[in-house]
Order: sequence, then structure tokens, then C-alpha cells
Amino acid sequence: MNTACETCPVKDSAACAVLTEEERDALAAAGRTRTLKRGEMLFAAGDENAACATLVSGALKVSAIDRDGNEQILALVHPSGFIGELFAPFAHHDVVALTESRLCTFARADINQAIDLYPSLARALLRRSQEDLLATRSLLELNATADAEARLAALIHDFAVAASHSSCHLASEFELPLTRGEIANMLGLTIETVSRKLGEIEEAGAILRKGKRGIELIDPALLQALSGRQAAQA
Amino acid sequence: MNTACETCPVKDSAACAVLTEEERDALAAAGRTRTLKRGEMLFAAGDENAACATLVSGALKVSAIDRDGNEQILALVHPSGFIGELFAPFAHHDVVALTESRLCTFARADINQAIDLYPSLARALLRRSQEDLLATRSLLELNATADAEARLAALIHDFAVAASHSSCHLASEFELPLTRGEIANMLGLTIETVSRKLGEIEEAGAILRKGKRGIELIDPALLQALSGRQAAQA
DNA sequence: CGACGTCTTGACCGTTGTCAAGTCATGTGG
DNA sequence: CCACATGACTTGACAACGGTCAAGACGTCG
Repeated sequence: MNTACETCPVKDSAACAVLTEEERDALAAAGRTRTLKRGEMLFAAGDENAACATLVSGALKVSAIDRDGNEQILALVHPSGFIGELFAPFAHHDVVALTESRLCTFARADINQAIDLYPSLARALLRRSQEDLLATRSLLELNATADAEARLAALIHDFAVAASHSSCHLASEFELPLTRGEIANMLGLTIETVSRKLGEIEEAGAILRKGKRGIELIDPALLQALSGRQAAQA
Repeated sequence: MNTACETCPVKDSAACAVLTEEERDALAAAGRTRTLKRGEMLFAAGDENAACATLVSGALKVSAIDRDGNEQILALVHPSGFIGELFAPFAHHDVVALTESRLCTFARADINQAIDLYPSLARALLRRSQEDLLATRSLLELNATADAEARLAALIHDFAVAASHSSCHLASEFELPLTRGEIANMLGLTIETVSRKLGEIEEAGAILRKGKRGIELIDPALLQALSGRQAAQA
């Protein structure tokens, strides 16, 4: 019991939740906790032996920078998410904190060893990896098929889901975790288009903007409709 | 030795390659081989207990169909690739053969059991899953940042790599495994744009079209340049 | 107060989607 | 054997969505 695992807010939902207490503490002994301020990088594309980590609190973005300097956000990481490329010789993407974030980091070698030691951990990471795959594919689908307004509506909807802690209904008021520029980078749009379409969605009566980042959800069903996705309820 | 594993063309590269011969044969006993003709479906989005499979030969596409009937191709699967969502209660996407394909299929329960039995298999599947994740993310990056011509050039380049069996240089003549419509669905474009941009790439002197599907690579460096990616050689 | 960063708004233009013919190869039935 | 239908692809004209460029509003911090 040499660790903070006992009080860890994601101890029941992170990958390590599948371990016994002893196993978990042993693993934790190999790792260390770390705090990142907004904008700080966990690792950059190209880093060798980039660390792996479980996100304890806060939020991260995974992004690629093409050679003209354009950023493309590929994924967001929420608490209890796992980050790290276990097998690639170097990191392919940047990982940066969106808000003040606490992480539980591990050297790649330690995680690899833990995978061999604890088969249930391998299984848990596999599950997480497949979930990440699904999330990335749904972003791909969104960006390829939907127009700007639908993409934005879908993203706002997702944030409303993420902001509400009860997983089944939406937060009625929350802050966008991304700047306009980041939203644009995520959806493959420009800042200006994001701004305009946000205005249109507001005008349509689905949301109300509260300052720069705040959103109040007025009409969830309308938002859903704008996003072009099937409503999930009767 | 009750199986065809001995002569399997992907026995050294598929996930099962990490198993010992006995383990592999035991797993193979639980699976069965299957052949799909072009257009045949392995499973559809929504299927419960969709099978898992290793692709032995041929090619598959993973695609999502939105409710207006538009298909979006999310990934291609090449021989030795693994398909299947191990943990989701139902399949999220369609999986369809692009060419006549041979597969080694397994019930999900059997794969799950095998993962527990053989930790090295879990590790191999985790590795594959992470590779799939990278591939999906690079498609996402491509579709979000590059214009139509660059996307198409990048795709052709990838096919040239895939068609050459020596992994380090390009096939100089090959057949596109996708129809124009499928290319369009994969890149988030329309059939017409694909056709036009193909013409422009040909006119630029990078390729030569041979019939409907054939491509002769004239100037690989130019193709690379058009794709907007860094050339990989001196 | 002024400078800066973030966001908004407007005018304009280009790439790409849409609609519509038209070509070409293949296969079918008279 | 030829006429015709079919499906995949190409090409053209046009329109629209979203990108680009430019100016301005707003809030925050020095």
C-alpha cells in the first residue's frame, strides 16, 4: 500500500482496475504520477521510448502536425483513458494536455513486462484499444460524410454527453474543452467556419453561447437532428 | 496436425504466428475456414455474436452505412489482418470482401477463451489493434487535411506499396482493388471528383491508366509529391 | 490605457458536389 | 449475329459550401 491508488478517482474504471490490489500496487510502484498544465506535452511525435500513461483527471488531445504546421486532432482522452504506443519504436503523434491533468505514467518496458505478468491487463488494454479504434472510426465517418454544421452539432452533443457524469443523459450547461481553433482542427474545418456555424446552431435554437466557451443546451433533440444522427430515444 | 495451418500462407505473419504449433492447432480446431466472393459480407453492422477472423488471402473492406445509404469505408484489411470486435455486444460496421477472399473464422467466445489461455495471443492482438488504430488515424489525418488530389495520390501510393510484395519499394504496375465508387467512399469524395483527379494525376505524368482498374506507375516521386507527403528516400 | 489573444463577421473565390449527358465494355435475348 | 440493356467510368456546366483574406469586437493582462 505504498501508493495513492486507494484514493485514485479512476481506480475502478482504468485499465488497472482489472488487477488485484497487490498487482496494482506492484505496478504502481513502477510508475509515477505527473501533472501537466494546459498546453504541456506528454510526448511528441518521433519521441523514442515515450512513456505510457493512464489519465487520472483532466483531458488530453492526440494530434498530428503535418509539415506545413497544421495540426489535426485525432482523438481526445478522458479520465481513465490509456495513452501510449506499446509496440511502435517511436511515438507517431503528439499528446498534449487540454486542461490541467493528472497522469499515472509508466516506462514502456514496465508496461510490457506487466502485460506478460498479468494477462488480465493485456485483455483490458486490448479492450481499450478497440474502443479507441471505434472512436477514431466514428470521427472518420463524421468528418467524411457530414457537412460542417452536422460535424459541429455532433461534437457539441458528444461534449454534452461527456460533461454529464450520469452517462445516459446530457449536461444542460457546460464548457467546451477546446478552443475554436482546436475544434476546427478536430473537425477538419477552419476557425471561421466553426464560429459561423456555431452562430447558426444558436440561431436555430439548439444552444445558447455563454461567453467564449460556455454552452447552454436549449433543445437537445434539435441538436441531435442537426447532427444528422438518429435520435436515441422514443 | 488436423489443420491446414501448415500450408497457410500467413502462418508466420498472422496473430496466430505467436502460438506454438500445438496451441495453434488447438485454436484452429475451434475455427473454420471460409471463402467469400467479391461483395459477400462477413458480417453486418448490428450483428450480434459476429465472428472474428484472420484474413488468409484476398482483401476486405470495413465500412459504415449512414442512414441515407451512403457508405463510408473505414479501413481495408489485407492478408494476415484480424477482424472482429471482441468486446462490443454487436458489430459496429459491415465487413465485405473486395475480392475473392479466404478467411479463418472463429466464434467470439472461442477467441475470448484463447486470449485467456494464451497470453501471447492477447499481446499479438493488442499489437494488431494498435496498428489498426494508427492506420485509421492516418486515414483520418489524410481526409481532414489534404485536398482531393493529395488524398487520391496518397491512396494510389499506398496501393503501390501494398501491391509490391517486397515491402520497401513500389509495384510499377498493379490493379486498383477498389472501384471508383469505393475510392470515393473511402476518401470522402464523389465518383466524379475521383475520376477527374485521376485524369489530372495522369496528365501530370505520375501514372498511366490501363483500362478501368489498371495503374502503371510512371513517376513515383511525383506521385509522392502530389500526395503532399515527405519523400522517404535520398 | 493599450496590447494581445480569441472570437466574430463580412466579402470574395475556389474546390468540390450536383445534375446531366455521353462513352465504353460486357452480357443478354431476339 | 446484332440490338439492346446494364454497369462502370468520363466529361461538362453550374452551384454551393467552406476556405481565404481582411477588418472589427471583446475580454484579459500588463
